[in-house]
Amino acid sequence: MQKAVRKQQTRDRILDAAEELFAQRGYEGVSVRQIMSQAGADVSLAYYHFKSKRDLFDQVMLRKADTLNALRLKALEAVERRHPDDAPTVEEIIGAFTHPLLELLAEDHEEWQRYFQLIAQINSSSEWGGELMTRYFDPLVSRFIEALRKALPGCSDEDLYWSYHFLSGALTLTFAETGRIDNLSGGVCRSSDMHSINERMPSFLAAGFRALANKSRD
Amino acid sequence: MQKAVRKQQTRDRILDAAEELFAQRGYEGVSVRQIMSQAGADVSLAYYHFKSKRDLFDQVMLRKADTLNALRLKALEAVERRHPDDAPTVEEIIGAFTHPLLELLAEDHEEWQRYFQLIAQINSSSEWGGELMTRYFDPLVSRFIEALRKALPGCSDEDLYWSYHFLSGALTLTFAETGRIDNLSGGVCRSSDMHSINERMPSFLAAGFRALANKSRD
DNA sequence: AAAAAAATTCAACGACCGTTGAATACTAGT
DNA sequence: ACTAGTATTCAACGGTCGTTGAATTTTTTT
Repeated sequence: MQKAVRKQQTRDRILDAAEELFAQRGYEGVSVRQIMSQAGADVSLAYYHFKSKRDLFDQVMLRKADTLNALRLKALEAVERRHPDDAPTVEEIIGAFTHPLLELLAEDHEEWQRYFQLIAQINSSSEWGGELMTRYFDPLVSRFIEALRKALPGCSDEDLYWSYHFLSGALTLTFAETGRIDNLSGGVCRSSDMHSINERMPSFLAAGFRALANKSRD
Repeated sequence: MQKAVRKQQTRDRILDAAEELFAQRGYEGVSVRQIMSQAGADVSLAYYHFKSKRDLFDQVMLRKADTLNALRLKALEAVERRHPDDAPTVEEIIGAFTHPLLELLAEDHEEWQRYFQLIAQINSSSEWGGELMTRYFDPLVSRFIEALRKALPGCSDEDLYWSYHFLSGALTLTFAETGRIDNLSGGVCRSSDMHSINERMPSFLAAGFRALANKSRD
């Protein structure tokens, strides 16, 4: 089966090129011709491997969603296994949500940063986000919220969902590494400084969760 | 000067149409022809009132940035005037950052939601965001961070900037009203429920700021 | 009412868009 | 070597893109 291997290689080259360009310029900002040029292949080959431009985009998103979801689930289960009797802390659960991102970035920064940029664009778009995010990420998110509910007894569902929503915004913007904080801070902070992020984000967000949970209980 | 009025009317109709379509489908997702069709005017008229498509987009952003910035500055100064001797609380400062958004949405929801969607898209794009956000919003943001520094004595600059960065992510996603939370929560929470947001966001974020500031002081 | 200026329309430019069908090169099993 | 099927290229379709210059209508000034 040499053929299938080669086909897979080309398919992946197309997906790589598409991922990079979509992340940089958005879905509408990139043409199939540009993608195939970067992939070093003929335009029409895109339509041999994929149904349409939209399908190509979906496959770009799908390819890495499974990897990410699996890693996150594993991290959450590991945390829960470490607490057979009591509930894990909020920090631990949020850590299980963010640490996989850091691991993947450590493995191949360029590759995964692109993907996170893509997610950030999808997530803050009213048109696209709904369907894609709901289909591929929300199921796992519900699992995390369940865990958070146990870690925050007495916290209302509303507070839980809003807290996660704030988390989601902070997280997607941060991991997209847009460089916004570099400009604003005049160089004091760097978007790519994952160590600083890892030190701060879980604490920041856990404190937020607890603040709403405490209000809930009144 | 009836003419100038009329010119302004047409210009504004074009800006309105552009704002709505750009917010819905992004810069590249909309053609000048579609904008002018929605504005009920000829295509080439766009190039009489604006230099280019890109210029049109910039003017859409600029038009409301001043209003928003002025309102936010006024709110911050009011808070500071209420504390002639001591420093305002973190909640009060964050409130001065978010309340103007709520006021504007209360005045004309459709109009301003569109604008916030636009900001959300810009903010999470690596290509565009840098220049536009830095030019039109960062100066005022620096002013707010200065106020926060006084409210959190001993907090390091790094923690301050990162905290604001998390705030920025949560805020832009929330006010873009993407509907993500509606799907995720199965109807328990609604994107457009500004009362719920106003009750929760400042508490959540202020707790985050304090968590990092307390760590700072060790 | 005539002239000047501003606002709007008309027609078109070359370039690129997403997509397709048929022709060709390559590889697999026989 | 022959065949079947897979992967890739070639050439083109109608349509839309951003943009422009000249003609025309509408308003302001004289």
